[in-house]
Amino acid sequence: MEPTYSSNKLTIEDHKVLVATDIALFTIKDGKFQVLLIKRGVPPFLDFWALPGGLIRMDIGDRGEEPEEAALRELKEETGLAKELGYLEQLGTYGSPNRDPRDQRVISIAYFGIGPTLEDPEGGSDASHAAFMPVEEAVSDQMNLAFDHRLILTDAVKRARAKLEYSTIATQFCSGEFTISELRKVYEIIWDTDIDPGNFQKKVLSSPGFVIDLGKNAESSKTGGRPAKLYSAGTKTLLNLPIRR
Amino acid sequence: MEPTYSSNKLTIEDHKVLVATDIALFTIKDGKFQVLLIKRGVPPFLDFWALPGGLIRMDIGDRGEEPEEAALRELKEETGLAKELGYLEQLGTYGSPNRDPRDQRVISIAYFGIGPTLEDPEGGSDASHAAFMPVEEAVSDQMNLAFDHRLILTDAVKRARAKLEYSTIATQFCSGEFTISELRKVYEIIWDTDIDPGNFQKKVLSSPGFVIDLGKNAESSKTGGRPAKLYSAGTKTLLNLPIRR
DNA sequence: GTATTAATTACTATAATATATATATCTTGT
DNA sequence: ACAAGATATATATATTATAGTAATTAATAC
Repeated sequence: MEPTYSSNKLTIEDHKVLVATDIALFTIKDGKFQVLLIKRGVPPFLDFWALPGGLIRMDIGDRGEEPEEAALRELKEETGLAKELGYLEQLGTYGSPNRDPRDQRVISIAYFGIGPTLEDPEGGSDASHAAFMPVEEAVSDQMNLAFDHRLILTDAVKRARAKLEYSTIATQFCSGEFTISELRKVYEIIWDTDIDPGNFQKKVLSSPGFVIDLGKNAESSKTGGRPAKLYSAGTKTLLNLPIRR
Repeated sequence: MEPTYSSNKLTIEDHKVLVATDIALFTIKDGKFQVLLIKRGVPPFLDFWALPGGLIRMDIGDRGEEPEEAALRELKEETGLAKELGYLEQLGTYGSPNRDPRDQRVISIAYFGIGPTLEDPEGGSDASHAAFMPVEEAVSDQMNLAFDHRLILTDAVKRARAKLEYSTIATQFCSGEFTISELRKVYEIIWDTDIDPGNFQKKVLSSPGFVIDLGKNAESSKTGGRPAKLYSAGTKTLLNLPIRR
């Protein structure tokens, strides 16, 4: 049930907390699974890498922003990335009492996003820098992310790896027109496994709604080989038969 | 990135919001897929059915409760159900600016839970009644749930139906010892489909970690038939091969 | 032309699923 | 006690899906 505004000796104001959003935005760049991070330009965690994000503003609209709206606004302010994302969904809310070292309790609604190869990010607002970083590096023991962002990031990576199996989100890592090989490489890079080209081809093409045949070929590469057909992302979001790891 | 405490003309206090939790707790009772609801004893939405839930308290522990802790506490206060749940996970956070009709903006962290046949709920705290209601009835057009609880509930139902496929949560709808038939009925009831007994049996028994053979039989029913073997829930949470709808 | 490369297609063995059928073991009725 | 019916469980077979391997196609490089 929803709240009644009563509790021991605390007023309603005492029960209010700050609500932030954070976003784990993934892409594939230079053949690597990468995540967008910013370098904090303000304390706490000054100069630490962190996920882009910030407080939901209450001075936008009648009663403040939609959480998703806030996530996209902060993304733009801190990294300059304003193009429409290929995918965005809520990941989860992180609300442990001690996740923010300051006096205030702050809970964060985290989002999981995918962008195709995006324009180069640049720091802004409270971020001194912004850059894509290989996921492997970002979650390594050497890297100390701000707040509980390592936890959020590892959860987001799990989500990405799981969603490849039963959804068509892999297409969102590709540009508008792509080959089956490019799509296969998305799986290979994110799962860090080899996938049989022939079987993958058959599976993708036999999954209705996964990809759309554009009826034309990709430019042939300098290195030789039969030119690949071009496809675009299909309309279905869920696969009948999963792609197995 | 996490918040800096600055924005146009608003103070930090102006950016704070109330945070509640709500829980969609499912069970199977009388052969039906049911959800635990309470009848609100306080405005707004006085006398409306709603999901159990309430504000995260800040006067518990050093810096207030864990969100999950708050969800379980409110569950107990409002419905009297205090036994350990079979399953609990975060469903998502609902934070649209207008989801609460009052002056205050309130966001809610929603949970998805499963209980085996539980003790009978009884109203308490801000709830005048508490009862299990068939899901079909709870999401029907005739039923007006408080706040955005219809949305939360339909999302939770989708989550339940999806999780049956690739996880072992179906066992959590059963009591400690159950037969394969009882497990099959969980699927049939929640999916509202018929499932072939032979195939289901083979599939479940060939999924390592799904169920544990207790080496004894269930009491034979009055209606005759070979007595079924008894099983308990296995240790694995995810299935290698999904159960298909 | 030939060699090389990569995409695509084809074939085969294995595994999984669906369907059908048979068996086991209980209850009920006679 | 026995037959008939009910339910759980086991087996057999056909269909479909997956995995592994090989062959074919269409380009580049020389």
